[in-house]
Amino acid sequence: MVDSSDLAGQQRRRPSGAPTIYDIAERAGVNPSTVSRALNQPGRLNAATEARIRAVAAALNFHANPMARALPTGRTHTLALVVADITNPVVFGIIRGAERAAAEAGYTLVIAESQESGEVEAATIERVAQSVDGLVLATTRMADVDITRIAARKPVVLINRATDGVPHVAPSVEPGVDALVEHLVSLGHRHIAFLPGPTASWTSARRQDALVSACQRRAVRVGVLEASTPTIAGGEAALPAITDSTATAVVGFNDLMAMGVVQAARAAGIHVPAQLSVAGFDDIFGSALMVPGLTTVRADLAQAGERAVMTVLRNIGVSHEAGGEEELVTSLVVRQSTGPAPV
Amino acid sequence: MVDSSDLAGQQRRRPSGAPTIYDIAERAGVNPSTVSRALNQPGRLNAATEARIRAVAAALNFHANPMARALPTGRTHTLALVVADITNPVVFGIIRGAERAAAEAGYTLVIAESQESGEVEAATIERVAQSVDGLVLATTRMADVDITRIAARKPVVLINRATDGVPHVAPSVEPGVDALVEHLVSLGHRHIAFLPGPTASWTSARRQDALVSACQRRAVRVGVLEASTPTIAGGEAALPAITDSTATAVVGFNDLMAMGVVQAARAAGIHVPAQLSVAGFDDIFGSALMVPGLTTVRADLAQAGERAVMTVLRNIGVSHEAGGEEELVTSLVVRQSTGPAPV
DNA sequence: CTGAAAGCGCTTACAG
DNA sequence: CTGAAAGCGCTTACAG
Repeated sequence: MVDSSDLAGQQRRRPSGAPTIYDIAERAGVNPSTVSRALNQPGRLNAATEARIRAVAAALNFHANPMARALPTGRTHTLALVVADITNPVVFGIIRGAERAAAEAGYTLVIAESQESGEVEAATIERVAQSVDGLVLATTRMADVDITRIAARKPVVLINRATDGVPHVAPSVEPGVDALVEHLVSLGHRHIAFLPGPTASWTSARRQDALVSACQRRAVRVGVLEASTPTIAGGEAALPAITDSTATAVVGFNDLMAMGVVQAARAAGIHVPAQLSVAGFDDIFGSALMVPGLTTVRADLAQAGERAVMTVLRNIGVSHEAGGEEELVTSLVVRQSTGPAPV
Repeated sequence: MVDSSDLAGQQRRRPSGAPTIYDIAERAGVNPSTVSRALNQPGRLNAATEARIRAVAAALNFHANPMARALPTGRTHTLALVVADITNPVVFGIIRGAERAAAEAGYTLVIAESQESGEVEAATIERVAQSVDGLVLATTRMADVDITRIAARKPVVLINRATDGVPHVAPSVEPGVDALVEHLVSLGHRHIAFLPGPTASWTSARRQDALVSACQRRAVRVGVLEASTPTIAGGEAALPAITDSTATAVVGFNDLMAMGVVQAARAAGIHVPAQLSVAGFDDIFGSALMVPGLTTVRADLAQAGERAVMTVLRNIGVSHEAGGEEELVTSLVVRQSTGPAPV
């Protein structure tokens, strides 16, 4: 069942069983320290020596033990991506991009889910922080002070959130929101409502601000409804408030809420978009699938994840890439959930 | 920018900065080895000594350095979950359950994505394998030999796949498939088609077998279409083949393919379910959202992920839980994509 | 019950 | 250019 049988007889030597730099040193006739140099500092050794050592290492299929390497250097070559909820479709893209950027730099990405409240999240992070070189915090619910505290110990980059002194990457909402409002106005809408997510949400606040100012710029009436849970259920629950307002179009904080509005509207016999236009944010999987397809403001989250990892890497001192300076933007995806305002 | 400034003067002592067992030993007036015992083997020491040490450790907010601990023990307290494609909605549930079970045992879960072909996957695993205590392989495309080879080095558990000598967890398809066929037959369908996923897919083969035998048991005609990509596009591409057959109901290898069939049917003016009933597998996010809602056979994937991790843990020798022996099953979710067979 | 020592597999000043 | 030594922070036989 367990592998304690095969080498059981001999005094527990070499727990791992994998070849070490000592094996290579022996076969290559050099000191272990020389092996270490050959493998980590190309060009620092006599070319012939280095080549010989590399050949032996390759023959033995040697891979340096990451733990052993981490002890003296303090570098684990591991990054943490912390998300509140893995099932939130928004994090998919982030994971994708972060994974890609990390792998490219030879880093391993640990994805930690913090489920609960900000406190539990802080504890989770505390646990994982000690074994990584840096962290990317996405969809975090932590308080600013907690973020600042952990950022003082390890390089941290935030996604879609800002805290003083901590670098962050957040696609700018303005372009997409502006296009959305323009789209609605051209359809004849003169009163738009915003359905906010959690009041503590940095992202919700930014989206709301962008929407309000885009409407004001066009002298279109804009109302802000009562905040709700950023889920399908949260959107469903908001329908009465929406119909109570006289808005002809409602913009949900995210696609999930917008989906909830659409579903509740259907159940209530309100036709979307004939009687009510609905739009959301994020363009998650499912937004294109539902009927009517959801009009939404999307961002390249994979790129955000990638960018965030590259930034941590740079702050760690593993700066390969020079680029990454173009601004990340949002754009509008028009589908069938928005249409001409009812007359 | 980097933290090389603060302690720059003194010869680089304590790269980490975090308290060590030596700090605790000093403050508690004991030997470091005693600290180690107090913290790892409760009850082995004089109660007063242990209490004193624990108090100091708590006061210093001490957390053992995982790397340092891993070196002598060979235990990293980390598990890897390897998936081919993170954006595949099916893996969501698996991640969820695996994460939960790992966290509960104090283990960290590393999620590795292997994107490409089986070869790249094998390389990815090779890299990550050395720093984990065990692996869970889900949605893997690796060849049996590769699986066997890695399983020889570390405890491995497969999800939805079987290989000789390697433990696996796979919800049994029969109950759900049987209910699906019963459902279709009761709607008057007498000719059902199965749209397979990749020919190499273990899961697709099992689903096909279950469907075929459930149909034969009821003396209902069943046809197997040509295999296709397990994506929405793959389902769309299969529409001609479906209409060419005289089947009145088609069962896709997974929900994505079924969604593709539904969309292509709509585009072709074929009404679902009036003219064609469509069903899938997995009940992914989006299946309930699309119109018509997708009838599908679902399994508790979170439970599968949880079970898989518990099994690795047991094989590692961290067996807490005794349970986990009830069989995992599938069940039918009826929505609007299936209806009476056209007359 | 606890101390002293050796060792896990690396890296990196320090010599030569 | 390369060797010998010390050390990263733990664990664990071995003594006493």
